Amino acid sequence: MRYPRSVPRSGAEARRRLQQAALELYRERGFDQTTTAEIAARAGVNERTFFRHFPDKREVLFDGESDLRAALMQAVAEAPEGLQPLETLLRAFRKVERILEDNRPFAEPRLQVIAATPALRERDLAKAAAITEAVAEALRQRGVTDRLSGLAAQIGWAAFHQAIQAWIDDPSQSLDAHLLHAFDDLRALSATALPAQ
Amino acid sequence: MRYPRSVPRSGAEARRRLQQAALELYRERGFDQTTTAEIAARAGVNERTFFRHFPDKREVLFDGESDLRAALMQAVAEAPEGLQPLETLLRAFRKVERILEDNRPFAEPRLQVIAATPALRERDLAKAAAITEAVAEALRQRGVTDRLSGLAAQIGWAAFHQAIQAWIDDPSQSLDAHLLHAFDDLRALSATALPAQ
DNA sequence: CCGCTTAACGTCAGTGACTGGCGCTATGGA
DNA sequence: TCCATAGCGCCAGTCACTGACGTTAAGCGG
Repeated sequence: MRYPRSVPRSGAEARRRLQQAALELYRERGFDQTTTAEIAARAGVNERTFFRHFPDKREVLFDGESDLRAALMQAVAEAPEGLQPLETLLRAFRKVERILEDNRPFAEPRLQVIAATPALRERDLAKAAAITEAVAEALRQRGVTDRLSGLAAQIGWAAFHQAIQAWIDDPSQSLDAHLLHAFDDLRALSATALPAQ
Repeated sequence: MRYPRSVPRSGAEARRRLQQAALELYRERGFDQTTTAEIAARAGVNERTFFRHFPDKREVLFDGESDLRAALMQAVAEAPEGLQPLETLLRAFRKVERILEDNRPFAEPRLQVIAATPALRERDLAKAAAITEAVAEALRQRGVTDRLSGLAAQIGWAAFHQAIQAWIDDPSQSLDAHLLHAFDDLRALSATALPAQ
């Protein structure tokens, strides 16, 4: 059996083709109805190659997560001193907005598939948890208490996530506007009243 | 082949035995190193029966989730009117503490296994997301805005979850004390400063 | 220009989670 | 007493994922 010459063996090339093929097939037939063999076939590679690039069938849609996490940690670390935790986070989120905005054509169908597939939602939640944990660690290195760092990271991420969702649903506003709006909501929630005792 | 008479065919009985066997095996060999056939064997049933009671290998550890969700939704619905969202949630969480406290002997090793197994952590996060979504819906039925309900539910759950973790790590304090402490932290976070613009 | 190393891939065989189908049997009424 | 049904055992099959080994192409020193 001869090896096809048409497909370049560059590595990163096949990886991108696999991601593209997976997203297309997940949208066409649904995640559960597409096999890894089909993804590989559309990408012009062997099924085994799929698992050399991605540890499982879900991970193929979660590639940029480590970039976003790294960018967020750096943004938190570089924030000016003296800021309160949630102030720090808002600044950090605003700094990484570009990463999402540049990826919008890819991010939109991707989020659609994830929302429609329980298995992918689970993975998405796991990625979010990993990011918030990293953000919490970055806060700790700025001197934020162990107790507060975790809570602050989760609260901030919740607002960021809500902003992203609103931005997907309503593209007429910028992600930045949605983000500021979400932090307004945060303020509204805590400003009114937090029970004493 | 005769059917064994020793195992009662009650249904709920086999279900409990499967949960017990799964928890034991996950602790002894780890989640990835135990097969569903082994769980079924220890429970004295066929592997097929395992999948009649639980949709997959993870779900066997997440049985009480629907009870907790239902109790939380009811507690939110029954809270007195005029309370702010986070006030409502604190009252609701305090009402369902007993469910967790009564289950502590089972919950402790369970959480240990979950924390040590990525696949189980994913499922745990999914369950938490389902609960927060239900809580958000309960808040909406009390008239809380769409925008605020989701954020409030996530913030409240984050505090509740932190309280549970602290309670597992430090049983000398009651879960209620940990919960109040966590909401204190919430207050500390938002009292200091939320960035205006 | 030639051999050599190595990265990326193909192929094969195997494990294990999960499903559908079918037959059995005990149990609780009619 | 009969019978519908729930709960289970058994079998065959699909598919995600893995380990081992062979194959090809590209870079690199000679």
